[in-house]
Amino acid sequence: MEQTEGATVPRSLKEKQRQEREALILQVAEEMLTEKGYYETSIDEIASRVGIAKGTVYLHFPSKEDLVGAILLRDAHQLLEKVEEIANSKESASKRMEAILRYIYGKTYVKRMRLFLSLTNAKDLLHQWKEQKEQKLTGLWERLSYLISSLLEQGKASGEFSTEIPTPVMLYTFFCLLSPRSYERLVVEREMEVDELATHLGHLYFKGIMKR
Amino acid sequence: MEQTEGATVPRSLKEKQRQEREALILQVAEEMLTEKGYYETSIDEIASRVGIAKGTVYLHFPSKEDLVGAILLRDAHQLLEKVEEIANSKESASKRMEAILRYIYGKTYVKRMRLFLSLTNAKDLLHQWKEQKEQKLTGLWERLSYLISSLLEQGKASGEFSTEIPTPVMLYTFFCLLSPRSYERLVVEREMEVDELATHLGHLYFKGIMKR
Amino acid sequence: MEQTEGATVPRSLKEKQRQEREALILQVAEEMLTEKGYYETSIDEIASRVGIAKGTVYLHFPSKEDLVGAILLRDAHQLLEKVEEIANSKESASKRMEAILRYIYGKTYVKRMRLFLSLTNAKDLLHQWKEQKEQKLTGLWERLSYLISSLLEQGKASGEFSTEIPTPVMLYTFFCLLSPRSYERLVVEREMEVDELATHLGHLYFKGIMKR
Amino acid sequence: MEQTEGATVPRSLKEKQRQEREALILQVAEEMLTEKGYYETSIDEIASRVGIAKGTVYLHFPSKEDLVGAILLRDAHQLLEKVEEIANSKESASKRMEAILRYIYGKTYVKRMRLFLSLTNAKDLLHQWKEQKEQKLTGLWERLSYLISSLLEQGKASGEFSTEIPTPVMLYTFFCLLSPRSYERLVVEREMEVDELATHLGHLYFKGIMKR
DNA sequence: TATGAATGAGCTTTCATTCAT
DNA sequence: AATGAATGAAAGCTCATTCAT
Repeated sequence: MEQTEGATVPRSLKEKQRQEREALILQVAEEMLTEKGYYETSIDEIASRVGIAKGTVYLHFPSKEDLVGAILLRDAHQLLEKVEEIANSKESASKRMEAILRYIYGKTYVKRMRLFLSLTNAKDLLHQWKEQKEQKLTGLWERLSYLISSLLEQGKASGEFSTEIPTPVMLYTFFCLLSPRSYERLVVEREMEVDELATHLGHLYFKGIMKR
Repeated sequence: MEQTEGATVPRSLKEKQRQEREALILQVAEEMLTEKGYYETSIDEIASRVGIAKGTVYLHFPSKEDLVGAILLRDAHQLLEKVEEIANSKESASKRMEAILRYIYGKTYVKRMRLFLSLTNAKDLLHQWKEQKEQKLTGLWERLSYLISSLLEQGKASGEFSTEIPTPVMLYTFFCLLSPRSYERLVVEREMEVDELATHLGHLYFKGIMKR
Repeated sequence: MEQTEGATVPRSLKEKQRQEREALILQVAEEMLTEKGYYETSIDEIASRVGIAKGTVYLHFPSKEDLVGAILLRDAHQLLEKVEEIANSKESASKRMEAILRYIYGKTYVKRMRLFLSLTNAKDLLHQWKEQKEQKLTGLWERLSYLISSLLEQGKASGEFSTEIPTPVMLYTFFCLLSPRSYERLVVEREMEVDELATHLGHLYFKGIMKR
Repeated sequence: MEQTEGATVPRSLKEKQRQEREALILQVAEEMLTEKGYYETSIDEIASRVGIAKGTVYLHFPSKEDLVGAILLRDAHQLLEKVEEIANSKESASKRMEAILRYIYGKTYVKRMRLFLSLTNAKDLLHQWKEQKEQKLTGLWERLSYLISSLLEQGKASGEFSTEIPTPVMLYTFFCLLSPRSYERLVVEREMEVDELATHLGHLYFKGIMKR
């Protein structure tokens, strides 16, 4: 038993280091992709910012595309987890929607959303990759859409939200609020507090979709 | 005088041809950039689709970046012109806002907005360019912002719009509505009519910003 | 008519230059491949030996594999042409065989044969390529085999060659004589004259396959 | 003494294991090199096929080149041993030559010869290595040449072989018979039995070099 | 003026080799 | 002694840009 542990610990140490490094690569890569986009981000620079050699990146991810895919997948997972948690809480539909809005509105998720938009904009980027990994990604995305749509419909059923506006439009508008360029204009250039912005957006959106 | 004309007319003919070709390059390039993104679009292919040689493109635009800049500039001009026209018409603030919303919501401008977002996402892309051309672009953008902000404030003054929501937030939300990925999900995948969408968005947005 | 010529000449000049350069690339590449093999030969070095830039090579051949394919194809064509000429001449079968032997035994063809062997040894090298270009190459090779087999069977029919040895074995042995490493040991290291060697080989081979 | 033994036996056990592993590496590497060529064969894959770590290969062979060198050396040794045995037997020169021909014609040696040709084709491959290891290899090769040349000259002296053809040419032709590509065409594609082929080749070759 | 052949910097990816564990 | 993660040189290939014609 001790021996088992003795064998396990070193392995898990190495494994831990490996995972830490992988997380670091993902983080650095995400930052750079967010800052500069897919084509302006070279594996070379990612590696040197992480402080490792180019080849080492390839020990973790078989290609640049896979690296990007891993980032998107990880981000989507994290988002979905949180949204699921909120959606399952026992608040009114509008409260839960607002909580999701606030969560998504952290700087992190706005950046990630921008990354996602910029990457999927280049349609061919994820070309071959689409057939494997994007199934997962699309799946996650659809689950997210489903969760929020459900919430909106619960709100309609409970009389909180207007039944005049189709749920897909509400959903669309909800995601629209994340449009990142505009976000920057307000938050970065005009130095509006993120919290303040979220409050205003909430008002605006919910007033828009509320019944009457 | 004859000579002058003789010299001028051919010159202006040439000049006209030149401008037509330049317009054609811009149009083709815009289509390709919209479809495939900046890095997937090669000068070579632009030229061959236009039916000219690669070098000829460089007679019109000193670099790929400048070509892109010219597109953005032209698009911004066209948009601004139309928005100015609407803003100066003698309707109520909310009517004028709605007209602008509908105008911007044509497929053309959604595409252009997407192009704009995808290009400006890569901050460094327009790097050196920023110092020259983007001044103009930024100028146009600020004029546009100014026009719409004015409109919103006219609406506040006339009691049409809520004074609780800061004008910049209203402005932001207004541009957010254009977020192109979501647009596609609704219009392309779910086959919702653009007009129907614009109506719903109008309701949602204006209900959100209307007083009471 | 003059005009037509006027138009044709510049085009053919450019085209001539282009073909000359292409021929030069092929020649240099063949030399290097012969000397150093496929993997030791870099496009960069081929280009710099030709005195052009790397990219220029790619204007002529879309990939390294295609460059190699073009070399093999060209060589095979040249060989086949000459062999066809000899095979169609009005000599006895053994005379024609001998003429082919002597022709193939020039330094050029021994080297080319070595190149061919070394390339086809790496089975996967010509992988995708096989499905397109190698059809041609295989076709040429089979035509060559066919020509020589015919000649051998004519010799058998005329009573010149032994009917005891199957034609395919004769064919095989004939090509075996070209085995390049051994060639070098004799010709390069021991300084035997190519002509003398060809004579001896002829004796040996023909004595071997002659009737009685 | 016990201690010595105690020390020696484990050492020799270890040593035996070590040698067994080395032999296994050589065997696996030879197979892969024969199948796929030098550049298509990676140390990584050799190691994993043997079931050891990449680094362990380097405990046995300081470089990939040295590994290849060891293979060639081992093969040459084995061949030379057998040929020496045959050459020293008390048969007629032609009988001994035929025995060697048959021995060399096993699938094993044809493959090895192909490997040898493909490797030595790349002159620079064995570059630095030549100055050390290849001396041995060349030595072995020359010993082989010497043995066969002696045999041929014994045959000439005994009146079995023609004196008209220089011994080096006979030697060359003898090795030529191994040209592996042609071999494959006959044995693999046309399904000729190896034994049958060896018989025909023997006839052809010996008829060719026999007196009268 | 218009051309398109030529350029070469820069990218992704591979893999022999090293070395800390 | 054995491992395998880390390295980084080197390769094939692309494409914005230049310039002789």
